Formats: sequence, C-alpha cells, structure tokens
Amino acid sequence: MKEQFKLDKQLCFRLYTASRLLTQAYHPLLSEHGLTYPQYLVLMVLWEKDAQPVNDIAKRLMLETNTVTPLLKRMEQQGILTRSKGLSDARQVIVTLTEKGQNLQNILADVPMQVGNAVICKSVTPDTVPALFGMLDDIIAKLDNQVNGNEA
Amino acid sequence: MKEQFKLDKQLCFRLYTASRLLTQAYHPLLSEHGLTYPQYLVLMVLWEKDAQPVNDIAKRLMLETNTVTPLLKRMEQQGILTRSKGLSDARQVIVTLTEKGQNLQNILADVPMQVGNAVICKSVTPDTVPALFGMLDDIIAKLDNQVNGNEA
DNA sequence: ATTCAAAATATCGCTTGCGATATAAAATAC
DNA sequence: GTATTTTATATCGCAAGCGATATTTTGAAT
Repeated sequence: MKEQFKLDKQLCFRLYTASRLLTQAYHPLLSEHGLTYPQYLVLMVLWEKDAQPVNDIAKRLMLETNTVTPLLKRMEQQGILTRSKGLSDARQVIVTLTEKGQNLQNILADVPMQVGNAVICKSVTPDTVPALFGMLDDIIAKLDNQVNGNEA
Repeated sequence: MKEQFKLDKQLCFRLYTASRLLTQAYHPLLSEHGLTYPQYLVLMVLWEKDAQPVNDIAKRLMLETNTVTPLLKRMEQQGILTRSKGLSDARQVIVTLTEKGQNLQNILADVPMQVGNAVICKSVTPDTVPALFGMLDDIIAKLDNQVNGNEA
C-alpha cells in the first residue's frame, strides 16, 4: 500500500464528504419547501440581484449552463421564477423571481443560522472560520485557474 | 437582501465548489484510464484492504449502499473488481480487486502528487494543511452525528 | 421451532453535474 | 455587406447521490 493513496491523507475526500454531509444537513430544511440545495443557491444569487441572465447565475455559482438551465426550468415549473428572452441581446435568457420566489427569502430566513449552528465545533468557531474561508477561497481560485484556464 | 443569505458568507457553498473543482482536477488524470473520482475512491479503499463487503466500503466512504452498489457494478463490468456472495454471511457481497484493479495502483501512482501540487497556494501549504484537515474532520464528525445520528 | 426484528444489499425515481455537441444570435473581420 | 468567429443557451447521454422502499438472510425472542 503506497502511502500517498491513504484515504486519510486526501484533501479531496474530505472536501467531498464535508460538502455532501452539509448538503444533507440542508435537506430537511429545504425539502419542506420543495427545494434542493442547488436551487437554494440559485435563490441566493437572485435575492442578491434579481433579473440576471443564465450565464451570470452560472458564473456566480461556478457551474456550467448545462447544469443551470435544467435546474432553472424545474424552478420555473414550480413557479419560483420566470425565464424570458433578453431585450438587448436576444441570445440571453433573463431569470426573474416571482413573488413566490421573493417570499421564500422570508420563509427560509432561519436556514442559514440553523445550518451554521450545525457545523460549529471545537476547531470551527467564529475565530477560526476566517482562516478556513481564506484557505477554501485560495483553493477555489487556484483550481479555477487550472481547470478553466482563468489565469488571473 | 438579508445579510445571512450572501453567498460569500456561506461555508457550504465554498465546500461544494472546492469539492467540485477538485474532482474536475482529477478528471483528466482518471478518465484517461476509464475511471471516475468516486471509482478512484473505491480503489483507494480496496488498495488499503482488499476483499471487503459492500457495507464496509460504503461506511469508509460515508456513502449509502444505493450509491455504492451501482458504482461497484460498473467497475465489475470494467473488469476492475469482482463481486461474490459472502461465505460466512450470505447477505454480504464481498468485493475483491482483479489483477487489473491491483495494477491500477502503479498506473495511477503519480495522481496524488499531481493533484496535490494543483492545490498548493498561498494559504494552503504543508504548514497549514494539518489545521485545514483538523477543521474539515471536525465538521465531518459533527455533521455525521447530526445527519446520521451517530452520537459518539 | 416459529415469529419477529434487524442487517446487508439492491431497486426505483428523481435531481444534479458535466463532457460533448448543437443552435441561434451577436460581434468581428474583411 | 457577407463570411467567420465568438457568445449565450440548450440538448443529449451518462455517472453519481440519495430518499424511499423491497428482498433476502441472519439473529433474537419466546
């Protein structure tokens, strides 16, 4: 057994597992309102700034349009948002929240705190979170360059 | 816009993005050999200890059998491993590497280092990795308790 | 021994994620 | 102004991931 293959040495496995578990932690809070975690991410993007083209949403979430488009269509089905042709640029599809989509912000107001509490533990506290965020942001930036060739 | 919904404040979104990007970084190295990242994880588990029941593999990867079973079947199709009824317990399915599966360890020997180099950056160095691992391990343990009710 | 509960695995249905590719509109080249 | 390239979005096909549920086998209870 080669040392480098030990699962316990792997950063990626930790990120993969932490991400899955945290998404699972969101599940009961979101499914109650018919939402998935990626759909919740879309909502956060649109709450920040409504009426965005598909591409801007995808870029913000660092996803491809082939992931986001079907996701948005499902949310449209649920009456959370609308998709309409761009006026200035007919290639664009502008995504706009419906009243239902806007109201979800109030309905889900407690979700961030509830999930936040779920991860507070020994080594993850308000004191250490900035360092953690910094490392994750650096990893994301570095990998984004490598994977998508965005040499900054 | 409520402060707590800002994407930039979210730990989960960072973990989710970092995990996806790191998996994408593995992609060219693994797809060359017909493997996916979760399949690579299964290989690492079996390289550590061969001939394990499905459940042990699933537990090690913190996945459910409904994820692992189809994954193992695909790997069986590729001739990487075999699935055979357990002798002592006929409910179990014992997963064993074929010679091809064992050989992959040599063929993929450089993968950990290549991916390791891909994430080295300002705030993520051999000095800081232990702290990062500690935080991620704590988060994983805490969430595992909450989600799966494994109150340790 | 028979019944009942627990465990190991699998099946089903759905959403996501993504590589590859298509389509249409806009921008640029010439 | 037409040809070419780029951009925005979408379609297709496949592998995960997972909640819910079924199946089979074991273990425990009585």
